[in-house]
Amino acid sequence: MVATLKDVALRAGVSPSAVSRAFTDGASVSAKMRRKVEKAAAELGYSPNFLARSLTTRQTKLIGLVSNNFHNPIFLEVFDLFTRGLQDRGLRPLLVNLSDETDPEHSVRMLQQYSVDGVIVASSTLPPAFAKGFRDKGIPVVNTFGRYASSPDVHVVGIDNAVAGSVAAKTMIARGYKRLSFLGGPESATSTMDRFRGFADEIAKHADVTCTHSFAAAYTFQAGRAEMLRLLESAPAEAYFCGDDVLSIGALSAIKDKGLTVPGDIGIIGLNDMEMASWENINLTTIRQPIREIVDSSVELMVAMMDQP
Amino acid sequence: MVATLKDVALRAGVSPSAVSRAFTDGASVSAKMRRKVEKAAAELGYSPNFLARSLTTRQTKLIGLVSNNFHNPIFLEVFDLFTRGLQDRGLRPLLVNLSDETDPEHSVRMLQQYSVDGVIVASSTLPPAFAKGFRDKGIPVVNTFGRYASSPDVHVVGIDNAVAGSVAAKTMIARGYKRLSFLGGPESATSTMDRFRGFADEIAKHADVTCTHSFAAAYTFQAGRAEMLRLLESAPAEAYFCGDDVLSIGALSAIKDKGLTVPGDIGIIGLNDMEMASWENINLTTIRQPIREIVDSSVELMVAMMDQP
DNA sequence: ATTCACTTTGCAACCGGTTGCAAAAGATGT
DNA sequence: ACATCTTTTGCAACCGGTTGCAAAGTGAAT
Repeated sequence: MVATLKDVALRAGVSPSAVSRAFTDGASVSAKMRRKVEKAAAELGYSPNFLARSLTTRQTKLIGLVSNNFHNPIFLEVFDLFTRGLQDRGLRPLLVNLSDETDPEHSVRMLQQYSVDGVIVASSTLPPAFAKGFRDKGIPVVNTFGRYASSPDVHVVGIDNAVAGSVAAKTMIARGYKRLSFLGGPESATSTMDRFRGFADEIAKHADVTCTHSFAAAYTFQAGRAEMLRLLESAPAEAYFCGDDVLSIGALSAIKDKGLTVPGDIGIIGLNDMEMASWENINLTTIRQPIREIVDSSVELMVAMMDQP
Repeated sequence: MVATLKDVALRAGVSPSAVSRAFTDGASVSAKMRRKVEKAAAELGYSPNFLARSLTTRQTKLIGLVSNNFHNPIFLEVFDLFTRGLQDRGLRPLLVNLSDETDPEHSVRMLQQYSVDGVIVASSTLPPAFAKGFRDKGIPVVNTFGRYASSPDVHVVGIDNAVAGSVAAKTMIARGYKRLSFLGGPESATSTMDRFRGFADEIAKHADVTCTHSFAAAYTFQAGRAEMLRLLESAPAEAYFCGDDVLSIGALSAIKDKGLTVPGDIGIIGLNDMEMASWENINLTTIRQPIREIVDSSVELMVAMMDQP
């Protein structure tokens, strides 16, 4: 059906190796030969089969992009940046949706079967051990939005969540709030726990400031809203640091429902600065997470690992 | 490095073909042989290389998933559904971000080089000719959210946008609005044009109802907001049908800024019913687009085309 | 014209699998 | 025990490319 290297070789009257070389840059080919081959190739509409090539070159240019976060709008920005960053470098993202029911081990195996050159795990809610599974199979892996560790199993790119928590606390304290609270994502998320730790540690330095905390069931609008509605039943804090923008927006909505205002009655700080946070009818105060830099660094790191394992 | 079929064959003391058959279901292998092979494979941690296999089977199970819409939150839902739908059927999405600067032809070529089994073009803003490029190369293609045509070039899955427009018009008229307007996405999007046509055609049936229209620069919050702010400068209509939820939310924000209320002063109907539309602090009236059904059908259609080309 | 160094080309083996075909092994019937 | 039919197995060729190596070609220098 579709033209192969041999067809081109035949048509151009040269050996298959010559054709192969004409399509490999850096290979030893004369200008005349290259012209001949390119002419024949153009006539047949030939372009080399990347997968067949990968068999010998051992490079597929495929990168597994694994995430389990398909309900947080920030991840659309993340996917946008990742896909562009990867394709700008000639890499192709193989997207894996690690939703609850799918077995993580299965993904590791599958990506291995597709001979991906590397894997990017973009998630702060997956267990750190997951990313390690790839490393153990010799596949370069970057855990974007993962947790920093002093003796890390895999490369991690992301913000220092503890510092983010302390920034939130400092900001609130500077504005005179005394009764602060942390409204986190799921307790299993490393990001939430680190943010809480930084937040609480900072507050501990101030004798006159109190800190309470609670956790939403997920990084979602409804979870944030539900938790804030619950909190408003009893005496709420003066200001809340929410683990994430989408939680914050849920919280904002709950507060508004009760006839209270932000920042009039209650203060709210989010985290991420997703596009939506600046929408005029949401208008959330938030700590910016430098998504672009994080994604770009992740891609850079991946490329570096591929170049020298 | 990693174990190959030959290694397993050697270890199990059988021929390579036997190993291959043990891993191909439906192949002729005795139970005893299968056990022997599986034991050796387990010891070596072997699993077959999918890409090498594809060379002879001519099936990669890779599906190109092409989109240019990475700024509309509805597409996060779309990607979620697509990735799950595909992986439930053993297919793998190769994600292509067709942002403005990238050459469409290049994507066609690239996906061909990766021998994808099919391509899903998920966009209503890409020119219909783009999807056709794949068909011309013999690659099964589905254009999700594409425009219906009586003599279609490619398979299209989506709602009837004209009907959606007329539903919007009927609803508004039934509520007693007389001066209606359409606030569309970019004029180049087939979805916007079809929605407008259905909307205008319906209104034309009612002598006492008027219809104006204008177009935002893109399917984005800011574009919708900017356009509505402009419209509010002069005499606005009584009710607007917006081409899309995210435009609607932009419009809502503009209206609120001017101190007007929805639906008190101005009526707004969106289209999509994305998750966010039901958030209590947005609370948008919208026409639901059955995303799940559309995506599932697209995947089904793709599978059917792969089974019998 | 010959030598030598360097570039270009083709041969053949290989990457990791699959598969048509014929031989070997088992099952069945008498 | 034998003939016959069915299942299982191995051989070898192939999928679409790449690459080490040696042979062929080119150009400059002698």
